[in-house]
Amino acid sequence: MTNIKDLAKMAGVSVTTVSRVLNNHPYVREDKRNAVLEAINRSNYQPNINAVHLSTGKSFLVGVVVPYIDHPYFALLIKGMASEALENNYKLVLFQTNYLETREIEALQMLKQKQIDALIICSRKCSWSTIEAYLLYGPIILCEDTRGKRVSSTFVDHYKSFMIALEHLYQKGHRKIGYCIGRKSGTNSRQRELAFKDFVENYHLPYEPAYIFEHCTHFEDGEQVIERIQQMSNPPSALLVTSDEVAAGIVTCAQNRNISIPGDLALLGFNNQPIAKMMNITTIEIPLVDIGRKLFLQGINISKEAAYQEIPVTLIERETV
Amino acid sequence: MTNIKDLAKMAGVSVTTVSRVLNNHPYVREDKRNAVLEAINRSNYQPNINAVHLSTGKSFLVGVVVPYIDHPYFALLIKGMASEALENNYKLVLFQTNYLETREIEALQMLKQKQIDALIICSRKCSWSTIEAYLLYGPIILCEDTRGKRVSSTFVDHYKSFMIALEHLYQKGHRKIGYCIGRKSGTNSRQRELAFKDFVENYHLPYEPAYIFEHCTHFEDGEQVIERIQQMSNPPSALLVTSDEVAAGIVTCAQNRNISIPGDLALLGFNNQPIAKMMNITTIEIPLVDIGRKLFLQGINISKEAAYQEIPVTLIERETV
DNA sequence: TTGTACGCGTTATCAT
DNA sequence: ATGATAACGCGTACAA
Repeated sequence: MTNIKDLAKMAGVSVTTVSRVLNNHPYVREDKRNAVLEAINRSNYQPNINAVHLSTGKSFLVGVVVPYIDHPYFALLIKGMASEALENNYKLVLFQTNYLETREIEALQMLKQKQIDALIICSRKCSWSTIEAYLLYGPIILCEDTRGKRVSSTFVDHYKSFMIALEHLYQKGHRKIGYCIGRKSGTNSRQRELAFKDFVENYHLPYEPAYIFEHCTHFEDGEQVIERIQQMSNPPSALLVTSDEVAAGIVTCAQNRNISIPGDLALLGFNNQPIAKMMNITTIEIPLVDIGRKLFLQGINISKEAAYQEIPVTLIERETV
Repeated sequence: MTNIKDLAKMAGVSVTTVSRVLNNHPYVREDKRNAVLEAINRSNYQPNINAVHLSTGKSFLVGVVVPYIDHPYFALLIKGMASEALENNYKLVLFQTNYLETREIEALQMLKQKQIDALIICSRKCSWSTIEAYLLYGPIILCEDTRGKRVSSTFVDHYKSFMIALEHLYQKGHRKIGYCIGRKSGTNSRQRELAFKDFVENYHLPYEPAYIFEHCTHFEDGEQVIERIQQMSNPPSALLVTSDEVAAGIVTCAQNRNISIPGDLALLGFNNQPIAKMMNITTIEIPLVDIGRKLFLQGINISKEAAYQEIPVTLIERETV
């Protein structure tokens, strides 16, 4: 493999000059520049990126922490980040954690080791203090409300949006409301739980733990939701479903069992994924791809101050409520 | 940031000794080892990975080229690769290409620049000769039949599996058979097209181009398939659908329009994704996660010879044929 | 068993 | 405008 030393020799100049033309620096005479350029062509030279990284201390790599990638929510976030990464000549390094803290720490370590320039954590298991300890090694961006903390974030106010959804259901006459969620822990989930509790309290509705369905992440999880509802003596009349994917699964399963939607069960999804449009699912639109883009941009932004971008959501009325 | 030089000074040894304990090499006396270990603790030392990479010429990074990540087919492949990467202490660098050749070449370039140790191409736009030119810079693994070429691959014989599926439909009495596919170009798609043509020829069936539906990748694409079928005067009685996701979309849309499955239209999906099980879709099982694992392993395997792993598929009969 | 010294390929500093 | 040369941080012959 030819390196800049070889090029210098071939072009009859110094390595400095080679480096200058390579990086489009000024102060190099036209003829010398051409000589270098020609040497590059003749030699099919490729810079050794690792040497560049060592020398510059930058890697143009941004880490992305997600629990799973085969999940539309995260896939859409990544899609947004990937496209923005491309724009800015960065690459994405993927950390699929399955919510294992050790793997999250691995990602944090890579930041510390300078193998990545920034780390975007889309969802996490680890505590806030764990993250805090790594803050001095590089930008860490979160996809949750971090106002008051010294970290940038792009997020939706899940308390607020859950409340909007719940109020909508209430206005439509529903009093027995439940919700489906991926996992109960997690910052965003706790926000939603809080909203739910406040809601039932405000409207003097009973708080019914059986109306909360955990482990709802994929389409096929809709089946168990329907099954459990069918076994209830006093089932909910409406469900908030934190992913349209799951809502679609519920709709499908309900159809097979002659459960009328929204007659027997009203459904309000989240994200406004394409599947929601096709299946006419009422939903809260969350621009995930756009959030992904913004997260990435925050990651490579060198401003010292933490920025908090709240993304507004909108209710899209269709036919499942 | 402290480096091994500092550690050496602190521990009163040479950098070599420090490097030895860092990399668990033999030939270092216990007391010196402890001295180094203690220095590491006191200093919260972190190795600069980029320096390691430059020195060793390895990066423990493997590139993955996919057209889209928000697609279950690729998401499942990546899932498999990610888990195997974790096992082996590698990280994945994602290239989302949207089937743009320039982006594929970028990935190839990173291999040439040694920023990644290997490149796995899950699906491509670029020509074989383009890839061939980069073969000398590191392992390139493909997810398509490469027998006869000097590249390793893990693949399913799409000709064969398409034929299995077609024969099954034929045995069930179908004579007007069509199929849905993501894109018509691409090695795998052409294999399937070939199978389809051979099939209709063997059984003296008419070749009906209108029975081939392109751009079928997501759940919601099922809608347009149904729409087009409904407009046909002589519609197909059975469809091969190269993704269960799409098959599920077709089923859902068909239900809404009172089209009986399999009565009016038989459906045979591919992959055996969880959604297929839930919706009772007859399908060809393709172990995508497993294929992802094997692709990754081939990437980091240093054997000089190309290996070709054909993955067998199995027909799973359910209720849509 | 240990340490010196050099190589990895590039960028940056500074003198010319 | 140009070129030595010193970092960058680590691994590793080779000598001791």
